[in-house]
Amino acid sequence: MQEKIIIIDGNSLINRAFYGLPPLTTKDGIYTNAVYGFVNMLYKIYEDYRPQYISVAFDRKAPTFRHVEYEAYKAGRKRMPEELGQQLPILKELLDVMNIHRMEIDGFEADDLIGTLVRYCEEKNLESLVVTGDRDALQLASDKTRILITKKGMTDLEIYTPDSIIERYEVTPSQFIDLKGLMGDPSDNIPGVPGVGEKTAIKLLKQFGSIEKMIQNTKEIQNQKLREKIESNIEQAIFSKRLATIKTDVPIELSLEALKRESPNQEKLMEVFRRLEFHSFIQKMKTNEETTELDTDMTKIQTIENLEDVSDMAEAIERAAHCYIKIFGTGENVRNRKIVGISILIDDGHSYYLEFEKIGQSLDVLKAIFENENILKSGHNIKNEILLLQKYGISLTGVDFDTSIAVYLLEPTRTSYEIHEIYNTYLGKNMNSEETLIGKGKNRITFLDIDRDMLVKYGHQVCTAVKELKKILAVELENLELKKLFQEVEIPLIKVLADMEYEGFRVDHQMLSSLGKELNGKIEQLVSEIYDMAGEQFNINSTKQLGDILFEKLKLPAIKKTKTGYSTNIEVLEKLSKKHPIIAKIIEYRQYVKLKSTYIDGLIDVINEKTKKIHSSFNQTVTATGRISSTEPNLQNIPIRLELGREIRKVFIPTDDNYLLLDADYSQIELRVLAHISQDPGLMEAFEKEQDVHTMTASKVFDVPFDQVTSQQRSSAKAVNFGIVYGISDFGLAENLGITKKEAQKYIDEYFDKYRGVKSYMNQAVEEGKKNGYVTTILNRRRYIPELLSSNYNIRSFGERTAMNTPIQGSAADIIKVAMLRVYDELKRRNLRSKLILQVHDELIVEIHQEEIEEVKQIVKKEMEEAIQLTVPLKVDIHLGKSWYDTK
DNA sequence: TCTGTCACG
DNA sequence: ACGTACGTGACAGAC
Repeated sequence: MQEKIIIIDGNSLINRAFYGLPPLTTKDGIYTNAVYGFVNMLYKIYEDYRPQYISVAFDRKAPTFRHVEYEAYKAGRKRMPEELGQQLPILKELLDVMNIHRMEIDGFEADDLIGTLVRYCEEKNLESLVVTGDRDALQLASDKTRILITKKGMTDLEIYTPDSIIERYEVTPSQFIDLKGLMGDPSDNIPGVPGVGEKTAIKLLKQFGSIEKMIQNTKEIQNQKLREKIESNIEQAIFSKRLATIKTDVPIELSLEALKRESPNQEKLMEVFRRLEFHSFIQKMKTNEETTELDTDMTKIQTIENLEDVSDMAEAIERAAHCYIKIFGTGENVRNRKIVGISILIDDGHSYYLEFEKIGQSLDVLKAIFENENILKSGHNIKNEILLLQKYGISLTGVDFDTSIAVYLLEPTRTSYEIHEIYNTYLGKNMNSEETLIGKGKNRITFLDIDRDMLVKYGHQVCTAVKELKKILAVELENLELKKLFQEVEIPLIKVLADMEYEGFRVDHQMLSSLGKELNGKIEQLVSEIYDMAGEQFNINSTKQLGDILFEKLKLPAIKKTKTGYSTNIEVLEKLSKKHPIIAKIIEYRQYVKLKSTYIDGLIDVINEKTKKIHSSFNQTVTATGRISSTEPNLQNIPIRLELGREIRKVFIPTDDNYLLLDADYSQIELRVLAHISQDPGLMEAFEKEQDVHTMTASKVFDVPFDQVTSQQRSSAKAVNFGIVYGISDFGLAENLGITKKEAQKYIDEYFDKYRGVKSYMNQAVEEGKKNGYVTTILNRRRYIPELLSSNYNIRSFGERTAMNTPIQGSAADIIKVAMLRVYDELKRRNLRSKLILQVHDELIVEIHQEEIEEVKQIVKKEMEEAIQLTVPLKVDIHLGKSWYDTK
C-alpha cells in the first residue's frame, strides 16, 4: 500500500483558524478559538486521509535568510495579535501531547521546512499532502505531492495537483515562482517588476517558460513599453524570484521513524482538552473508546407499571424528601403534549422509570408526591416537567434546583445549556445528547417511538447528571454569591413562566385571517406596480435581485455595501426615495410583507386549536443580560411603533367577556437604574421631581431653560440618553441622529460635563470589568467580558460598551423579575382570577377579571413599583383595554 | 446553515 | 488607524 504523509504549515493554519472563528475563550478568559479550529481541522484531515506519517512546521521569530538578504522582506506586516500569540505555545503543547512531529528552525520559514520535507518524502516514495492557507506552497506540487489550501472559514478546502494548478492558474507549479518574481507580492513586500500584474506575467511565462529564458530573449517581447520595463528591472525580477522560492535543502535531520504517526497520550490529552474546555473533543475521544463509563446498568433501575409499585416508590421518595426527575413528553405544543415516561432518582441510589401509560390509575399517588412542598425536586430545565404535569392537573411544588438555570447564572453567555453539554463540561463525562436518541430537524422522532430500554437508561443518566452537577453547581453559586438570586428569584420564576406559557394569550383568529386578506390585496397591487416600474419581474424579497434592479438596471447610486453585495435596508432606501418612485413602493411592500409573513401567517400557525390561544415559550437561559426571551412565537416583538403594524395588537384579546387586558409598564426603568447606580445628582433629581427626563437632558446638553426646549432638541436628547444606556460612542450617536461624528462628540462631552456622576460610573464599570473580568447587576447577576482584554480595538470597544450597558439592562431585568414574582404571589395569595400572561422587558400584561379591576390595578402598580427599592422612585403606568391595542 | 432585514424593549 | 451603538427572534433567500 502506498504510504502517506500530511505536512502542515502550523502558522498558516492557526492563522486561518483564528480569523475564521469567533473569539472563543475559556471561563478564565484564555483565548482558544485558533487552537480549537486547528484541532478540528487536524481531526478532519486525519480522518479523511488516514496517513501513516505526519509533521507540523512552524516559523521562528528569528530573522530568516530572506530578511538577511532583503531588509524589507515582509516589512509592514502587522504583528500577530496577542490573542493569537498566546495560543501558539498552547498548540505546540497540544501537538506534543498528541505525539505529532513538529519542526522549527531559526533562520527558515515553515515553508522551507515543508519544502525540504516534501522532497525528502518524495525520495522515500511517500505520497504527501501539504496543508496550508498560503498559495505560495503550490510551487511544491508534483506527481507525489498534492497541496491542500484552506480557504476562509476552514471548511472550504481545495486540493491541488500539478494538473489542476495548470488548469486554474495557467502555469506549472515551478512557474509559480516565476509568476511571483514578475508580479511581486505586496503581502511579503516582494517587489517583482513594477507594472506587471497577473495577466501580463502569465502571458510572458506562456511565451518564455521562465524568467531566465525571458531575460535571454527580451527582444522577442512585442510590447515596447513592457520590454523596457522588464529590461530595466532584470535584477529585481531575479531577486524577487529567489525570495519567492521555497528552499528544499534546509539542513535538518529527518527520519521516517520520527515522522511516524503515533497514538496520543490519552490521559494528558484529556487533561489539556479539559483545561481548554474543548468538550466536543473530549466527547469524541470517549466515544472512540470501546466502553463508556455511562453505560447504565439496567438491573439497578426499577420499571414501574402498576399501582402497588407506585405506592412503594412514593414511600421511598417521601422518606428521602428529595428526588431528581426527568419527564419525557411528546414533542408537541404545550397544551397537546403528553407524558411518555418519568424517571426518578433518589439520593440513596434508588432509580425508577414509570411507564406512564400503565400507571394512569395511580395519578393521585404521584400527585401527592409532586405537590408536596416538603419533598424537594431537582431537574434540568424543570419548566418542562412543570408543564407536562400541569396537563394532568398536577402542580409541581417544591422545586429545589435546576441545573440549566444554575449554569446560566454562572455563565450567562454560553451557547448551550443542554444537560449533556454541561455534564460533560463540569464533570468531564461523555454523556450523549438527547439528539442522538431522537434525532433533529426533519428526522426528529418523539420519545414515544424510542425503544423503552433506551429511554430508561437515558432518563437515569439525566437524573444522575443532575444529581452530580447539583453538588458542584451549588458550591459555585455560593462562592460567586449567586445563591440568593438563584433561590429567591430564578427558581421561583420558573413556575411563573410556566403558568404564563400554559395560560397563553387569546387571539382572534378570524380577525387575523381578514387582516391577512387585506394585506394580500395590497401586496399584489404593490408587486405589479414594482414590476411595471422595474420593467421586469423579479423576487422583491431577494436582496440580491433587488440590488441588481436598483443599482445595475436603474443605476441608482449604491450607498452602502454588505459583505455579500449591495445593502438595501431601510436607511438606504430612504436616502434613495427621492431618486425614483419605485423606492417608496418597495418600502411599503417590505412593511406589508413583514406584517403578513411574521405577524399574520406566523401567528396563525401557532394558534392552539383547543384553547384558541397562543402559547409562547419563555426562555430563562438565553440572554447575556438576564432578560427573558420569547419564542415560537416571539410575543416580545409585536409591532407598536407604526400605526399600520400596531393594528396587529387588536387581535390580542382576553380569554372571554369576563376579562379585560391590563398593561403595566415601567416608565424609563433603565435611566432610573442608571440614576441609582451612578448616584448622579442631576439625573436623580429629574426622577425625584418626576420631570421629563429627555427634556431635562436637552436643557442641560443644549444649555437652554427647561421650558424652552424644542421638540427637536428633546428628540435629540432622547437619542443621547439611549446612547448613554448602550455605552455611547460618537459614531453610534452620529449615525442615529444623522449628524457628524464631531457634533455627536460635542453632545457627549456636554452630557458628561453636566452629568459627572454618569461619567464616573461609565469609567468605573469598564475599570471593574477589566479588573474582575466581569460586571454585575443590582442582584449580583454576573456577566464575564473577556473582550475587554482584547488587543483588537473593535472587540475591546465592544467589551467596554457591554461593561457599561449590562449592569443597566441587567438590573432592569432583575427588577421586573422580582416584580413578576410579587404580582404572581399576590394574585395567588388573594385567590384572584386575574392572571399574568406576558412580560415584555419593562412591561407586564395581566388578564384582569371584571370584578377585580381596582384591586388588581393596585396590586400590580404597588408590586412593580416596590419590587426593588432604588434611591429614585420607580414609576409604573397602567392601561386597560378590550384588546392589547386598546391598552394605550 | 448563514446572511440580510426588520419587528420589539 | 481602526469602524461600532445594547439586548433579542422570525422570515426569506442564497449557498
